[in-house]
Order: sequence, then C-alpha cells, then structure tokens
Amino acid sequence: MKTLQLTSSDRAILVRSRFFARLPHSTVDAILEGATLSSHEEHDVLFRQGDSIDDVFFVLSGLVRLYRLGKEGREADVAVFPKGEMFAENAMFLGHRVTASAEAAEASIILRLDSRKLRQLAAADPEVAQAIIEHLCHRGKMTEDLLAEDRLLTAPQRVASYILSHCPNGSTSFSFRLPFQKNVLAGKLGLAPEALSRAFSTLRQSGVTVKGRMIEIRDRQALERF
Amino acid sequence: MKTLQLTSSDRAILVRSRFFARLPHSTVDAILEGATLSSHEEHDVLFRQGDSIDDVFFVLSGLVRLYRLGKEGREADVAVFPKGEMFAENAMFLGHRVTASAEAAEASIILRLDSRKLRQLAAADPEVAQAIIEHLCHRGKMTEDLLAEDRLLTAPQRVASYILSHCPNGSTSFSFRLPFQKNVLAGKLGLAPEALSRAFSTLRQSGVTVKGRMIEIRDRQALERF
DNA sequence: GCGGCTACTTGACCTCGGTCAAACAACTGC
DNA sequence: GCAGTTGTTTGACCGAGGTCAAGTAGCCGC
Repeated sequence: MKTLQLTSSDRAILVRSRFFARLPHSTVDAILEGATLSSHEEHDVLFRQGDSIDDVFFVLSGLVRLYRLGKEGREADVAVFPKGEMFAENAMFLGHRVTASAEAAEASIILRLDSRKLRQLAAADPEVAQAIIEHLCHRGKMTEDLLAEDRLLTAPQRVASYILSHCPNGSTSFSFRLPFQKNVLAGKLGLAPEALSRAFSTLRQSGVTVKGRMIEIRDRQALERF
Repeated sequence: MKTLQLTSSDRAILVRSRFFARLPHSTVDAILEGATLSSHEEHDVLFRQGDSIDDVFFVLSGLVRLYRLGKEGREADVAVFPKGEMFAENAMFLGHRVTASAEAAEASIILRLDSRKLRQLAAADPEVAQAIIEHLCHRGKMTEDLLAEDRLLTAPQRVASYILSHCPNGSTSFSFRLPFQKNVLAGKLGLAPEALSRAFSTLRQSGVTVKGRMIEIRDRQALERF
C-alpha cells in the first residue's frame, strides 16, 4: 500500500461514474476534500468484517472483492466492484461497523472519501442525498439479482446469464474479453472454480467458445434457451 | 381486495415503524396524504415482476412475500416483510419498473403511498431523504445477509442462525413462536419445505424442540456450534 | 530452449438438498 | 362427530455442485 496524488485521469473516472456524474463540479470538489488515494497489490485487504471504518471507498482502477467470512476460513463474495464503483457506503449509516471484508482482486488504486463529510453533505444538499439514494437502490438491485440467480439458476444458467448481460442486445453472435480472472468470476457467481470450468464446457454445446479470457458466442438464442 | 379507512391502531403501527419513527408528525401526515388502504387474502398478488408501479407499500398487518420468477413457474423469495415494513421503494428510483413480484403470504392490510409525492418530499426535506437512505441501507444489509447465508451455510445451519436471531442474547434456553407458516420460513431461507423439516429434525440432537409453530431451545451454545 | 510458477481443466467421489410419493396431522366447514 | 382440505413430516431417489487430486496450459525469468 502506497499513498498517491489524484491524477487528471483519476478525476475523469470519477466524474464519469454513476455516482458522481449527476453532481455539479463544485459538489464533487466538496466531497473530494480530505480524500486520500492509495494503491494496492492483489490480495491486499482494505478492511475486515467487523471493523469500524470512517471511509467510503471508490475504485479508480483495478477490482475489489467484497466478501463475508464463514466457518473455517470459507469466504463468500457478496459483490465485486470494477473501476468506477463506490462501496462501503452502508457502514456510514449503520454505525460505521462493516458487515463484510474487502480485498483487491487485482492491483488497484483506491480513493478513500471522508464518510462524515459525505454524510453532512447529504444532509445539507438534497442533490447529494438523491445521488446516494439512487446508488443504494442500484446496489440493492445488484444484490437481489445475485440472490435470485443463486436460487433459481444452475451453474451453466448463471454463466449463460452473465455472458448475455455482456451481449449488446440485437446481435446474435459476438465476443468479449472477461474483465477479470475466472477465479473472480466463479466467486461472484457463487461457484467453485471447477464448477465454473465445467459450466463453460457444458455451454460449448450451445455455441460458446472460451479461449483464455476471450468468450465467443455463436448463437444468442441457444444461450437464452438454456 | 377491499378499500378501507386508516384506523388509529394502523397509525400506531406506522409511527412506531423503523421508517416513520424518526420523522415528525407533520411530515408523516404529508407522506400519508393521498395514501390508500386495502385488505388482501392470502395469495393475493400486489404486483408482478415487470409491472410499472407508482406506489410504495407498507404492511400494516399480515405478511408479504417478495419473489422473483424463474423458468417453469419457479419462485425464489428475495425478502419477506412482516407488519411495520415498507417495500418497493426501489421502483421509485429505478424507473418505476419493479424487479420482483409481491403477494400476501397471509391475510394482510396494506397501505399504498404515493411514490411521486414521497420522492418530492425526499428532495425537499433532508430528514425524509435521510430516513430513506437508512431504510435502503437496512434493506441492503438484509439481502446481503441472505446471500451470504445461502453461500456459506447448510440448511440446518441456516435454520440455527434464524433461531438464534430470535434469541434474546444472554439466555441459554428459551422458546418462541414462529411468526409465520413453516412454508414461508422455508422460502425465506431458500429451502424446499421438506428440507426445512429435515433441518429441524437434525437440530433436535442439539436441543431444539418443534411443536407446531412453537420452537424451544435447550442449549444455545450447541446451536451456535452447529 | 528450460524450469518453475500460477491459472485453469478434468476425473473421481460424495454430500447436500430438490423432487416425487405417501403417510400423517391439524383445521375447516358442516 | 366426519369428510375434505391444507400444512407438515418421512422415505426413496437422484442430480447439481463441492472437494480433493492429478493433470495441462500459459506465462515469466533466465
């Protein structure tokens, strides 16, 4: 972990993110006051379940995994945040105790905002409050999606659903590059890495080709039917 | 479904609920303006996944199940709301399209608030915005809890965890009455009713006695170890 | 090229929990 | 009381996916 300066490309990420995009520059500046920047290696732990934290986190680059701990060191991912996502805002309104752990899933640059300041701003500026509300709604929906998929879909169906969510709708055949290691994808989908691998090979018969991180889809309908 | 008048005991439930408790009476009145009340039988559907709705719902009595639909009529509960809980606030900020269905899990009385009005109030009154934010944080944590339990715990462990969440901490032995049918509990825990039944009988060896809706615990530690 | 590392895949095995069917219990209306 | 309905339990079966172990592939430094 290493402290850094906010570069102009960092700022560009910020102001294009879902949360900050809707806010005027002056408000963004106010939120950023006192923010600190740090860079992390893969597997660096940002905070641990049960910690008391006074920050809200923002991913400027890289990837962060948010997970809960179970018996005997088991871990279950509850969310994965790519560049441009904000997290741990929950703690700000729930007594600052965090209900999950977070670690960098690859080398990452993280911005830490002062949660007390953000909270004050939310109380003073309805626009900020509105942005937080929409952010929370969005997060809630994401988690609900994961829960519903866990309960309704088999492993190959979940993988198909993930692939389809990356498909520009309309096109019947397309390809894309996984934005992270299969390892991480497995965790996000609630699968063991082996199960993800098997799911991919099941989907081969529906026109899915996997080579390294590249995914190629030949027949969209076949995937949807799955 | 039948339209009703708001009684004084309904109001008592409202002002004691997590969401309304923090707000001054005048604000509560403003939110309630234009609200409608209805009573529903078990299995009455309040709205369906994909519907466009302009209401926020509040359970005055009874129980509501929120669920997603899967292939071939399968259903997966994503939340269960007892008396005093508010739901479908998500839709208000996500284009009014609702991402799940809701139905009464027992005879219920439901209050429908005008979501446009609530949203306006949130924009005008930071106190309202604050209340919504805390409500969303709480809901987010609930969903995250469910997801993590699904991924980390076996059926008996989830049931044990549910029982413990109803145990006044400190006491080693206690008993309580299930607040709803085992059917509903099974859904909430992401289990088939048969699996719930089997989980209970597994827990017998750890000092749990089940008779109808009454649950009796003889040894708290044993449950925690499970 | 080579060795060594890490990511990923494959196979064998086994456990958890879903499903179907049947028995049983509790509650309803009569 | 009785019959009919509905909620719950139990048994038998099986399929999805976790785990462990052994491979394979890609990649880095040399």
